[in-house]
Amino acid sequence: MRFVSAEQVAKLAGVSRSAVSRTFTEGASVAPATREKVLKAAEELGYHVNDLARGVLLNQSRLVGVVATKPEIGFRAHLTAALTKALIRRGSIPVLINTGETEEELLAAQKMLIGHRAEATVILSGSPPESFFELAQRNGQPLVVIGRAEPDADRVLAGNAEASREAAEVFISAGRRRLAVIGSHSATPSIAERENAFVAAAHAAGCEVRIAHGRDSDYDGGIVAARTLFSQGERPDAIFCANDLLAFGAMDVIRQEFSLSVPDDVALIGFDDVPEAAWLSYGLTTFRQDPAAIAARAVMLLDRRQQKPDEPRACERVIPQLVFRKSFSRP
Amino acid sequence: MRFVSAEQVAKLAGVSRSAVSRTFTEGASVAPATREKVLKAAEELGYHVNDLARGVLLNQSRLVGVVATKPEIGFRAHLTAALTKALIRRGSIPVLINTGETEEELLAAQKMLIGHRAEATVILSGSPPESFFELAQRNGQPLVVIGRAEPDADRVLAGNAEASREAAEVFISAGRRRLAVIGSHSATPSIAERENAFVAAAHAAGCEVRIAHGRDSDYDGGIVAARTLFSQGERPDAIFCANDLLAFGAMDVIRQEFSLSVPDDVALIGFDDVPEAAWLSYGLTTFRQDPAAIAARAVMLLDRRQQKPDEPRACERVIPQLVFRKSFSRP
DNA sequence: CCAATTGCTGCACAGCCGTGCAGATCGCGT
DNA sequence: ACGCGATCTGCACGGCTGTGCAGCAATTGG
Repeated sequence: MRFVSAEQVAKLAGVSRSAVSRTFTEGASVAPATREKVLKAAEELGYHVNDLARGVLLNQSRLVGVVATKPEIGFRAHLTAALTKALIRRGSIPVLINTGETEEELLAAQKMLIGHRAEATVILSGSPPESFFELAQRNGQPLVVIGRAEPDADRVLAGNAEASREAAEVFISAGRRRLAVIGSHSATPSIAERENAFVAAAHAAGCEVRIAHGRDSDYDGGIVAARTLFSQGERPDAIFCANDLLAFGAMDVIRQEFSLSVPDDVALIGFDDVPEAAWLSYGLTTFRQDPAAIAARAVMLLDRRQQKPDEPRACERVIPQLVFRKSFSRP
Repeated sequence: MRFVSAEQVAKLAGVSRSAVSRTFTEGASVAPATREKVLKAAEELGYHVNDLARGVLLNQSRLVGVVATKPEIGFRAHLTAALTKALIRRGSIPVLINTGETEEELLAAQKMLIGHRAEATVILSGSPPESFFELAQRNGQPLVVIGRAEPDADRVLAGNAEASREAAEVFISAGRRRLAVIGSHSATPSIAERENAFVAAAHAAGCEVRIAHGRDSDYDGGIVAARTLFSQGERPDAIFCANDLLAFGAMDVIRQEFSLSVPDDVALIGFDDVPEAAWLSYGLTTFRQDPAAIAARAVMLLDRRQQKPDEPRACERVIPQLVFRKSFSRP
C-alpha cells in the first residue's frame, strides 16, 4: 500500500513538486492558475499531504496529549470531551492518554508523545511523578495543567477556595451549625483544596466541621463517608461534598438507609454540576463548572505558549457558580 | 528548539548512525557492546527516536483514530475509556475524534488522520456519511465499527436482538402484558435494533407494545417518553428501555410525577449496565455490557487486520447478560 | 595454519516534504 | 522599444530515519 505522493500529483498537473507543496502550504506564493491545476490533480488522485514528513521538517506535529486517569468518570468525562472538541476545532490532534494505575504506562505514553514530537500536553488529573515534568521540560514540551497549582506549567484553575468558602457561608447563614465535609483518601489536589477551604472557612466563622472520607472521590466514596457520618457521633445537618458523585452517594445513604430528609434534616451541596445533579431523584445544589469554558482557556494558553514560548507561566481562573436546587435552598 | 538526533548520539557513542538506528529497531542485529554504548549515550543526551521520520519511511504511524459523538455520555464514556486504554497497552496512540454535530468536522478530522498515516480507525457511534467509508477505503485505512452492521468493515457487535428478545420473554413470563419500549428519534443503529427486536419478540408472543421516543437516547429522552406513555393511553406495566439513561429518566418520571411504584406498578429493564444502574436510587435491572471485553475484541480485530490485510471482514460478537436488580425481579 | 562461516558495521540510498535562491516570465510605465 | 519591478517557478538542499549491500573482524572447523 503506497499513498499518493506530491511527486505524482506534480507529474499529472504538469508542474514541479514545489508547486504542489506550495499549494498546500499556508501563505506560500502560487499563481491561481497552477494552484487550480494542482488541486484538480490532487483531487483526482486522492492526494493527502504527508503530515509525518511535514512534521519531520518542521520538527513538530499537531498532536496534543490529553492525560487523565479515569476519563470516563463524572466531571472529567465532560472536561475530556470538551477539550478534545476544542483541540480538534483548533486543528490539533487530541491524543487521549488514559493512564492506568501504573506509573510506567504513563511514562511510556509520554515517550510516545515525545517520539511523535507532540506539540504540547494537557494534564487533566492524576498526579504524574516528578520525572514526568522533568522529561517534558527537557524536551521542550509545553505543559498545561488543569485544576492543580503546578508552578512549572501554564495552568487553568477553578476557584475552589472561593467556592468552598461560599458553601460554608451559605450553610451558616441558613442557620445550619452541624457541618460536615466529604472528601476522599485518594484526593486530587482540587478535591483536597475544596475540603480544606471549607473547613477553614467554617472555623473562621466559629463552626466545627466533621470530616469524612471515601476511598475514592466517587459514588461509593460518598456512600461509605455518609455511613460513618451518620452511624456515629453527632449527625450533621449540612454537608459539603467535594464533588457531585460523592454527594449522590451521600444523599442516597441519607435517604434510603437513615430515612432522613434532604434538605429538611440534612442540606447538601456538591461540586461540578454534572448533568445527573439536575436529575429528578437528586436535584443537587452544586457549583457549576463549565467544561467548555475551561477547555477554551486551556486552548488559549496553548496558543499563547506557542506564539511566545518564553513568556512567563500563566494562570487562568474560572469561577464556579452556585446553582440552587432542591438539596439546599437559597437562604 | 531542536531535538536530539541519532547523529549526535552516534558521535557521542563513537559509532555510526546506523548502529543507533539498529539499537532502537526491533529485531535488528547489533552487538551487545555497541548496543550498550549507544543506550548510554542516548540516555545521557535524552534521545528519543523521531517517530515521524520513522513513519515517513514505513509509511505508517501508530495513530489509531477513535471516532465518537458525545463520548462523555453514558456507556460510550466507558467504552471510549476502555478502548483508549487497550490501545495504549498495545502500543498504539489513540486519537479521540469527538465529532461535533457537523459532518465537515468529522471529515476534516478524518483527513488529519489520513495525513498522519494513521494505522486504523475505530468508530464507536454516530453515523458517518458514505464518503467517510469511501475515503477510508480509498486510502487503505482499516476500519473497525462497534455496534453497527457496516458490511465494509470489521465489526464488534453486541447481541442486541437476543437480549431484547430475552427482555420481552422475561416480562411476559412474569405475567406482564401491557408492554412498552422506549427508544429515541436520533437512534443509533444499536438503539433502533433493540427497539425493533423487542417489539418483534412481543408480537411473536401475541403481545402488543406501546412505543415511545425521546428526542435523544438520554435522560431527558426517558423523561419525555415516559410522560407520553403515562399521560395518555393505557398505562404499561413493563417497559424496556433501549439504554440505561432512558431508563433513569423514565423511572424518575414514573415515581415522582405519577407516584407509581417500580417495580410493583411498572417493571423496568435497561441496557448497558452503567455504574449508575447500581445506585441505590435506581437499582436498575439491565443488560450488562463489558466495555473492556468489547475493547479487547476491537483491538484483536485490529491486530488481525494488520497481520493479514486481505482476510475477509470479520465480526466479533459479545453477549450482554441480564443483571437483576430492584426494578424487575427474576420471575 | 588456512578457509569458511558468522556476526557486525558503515556507506549510501530511499522515503516525503518545506523553502532559500536564482532564474524566468509578465505587466507596466516612460 | 526598453528597463524595471513584481510575481511565480524549479532546482537543490536539509530534515531524520530504516535497510540492502558489501566489507571487515572474529570465530570455528578441518
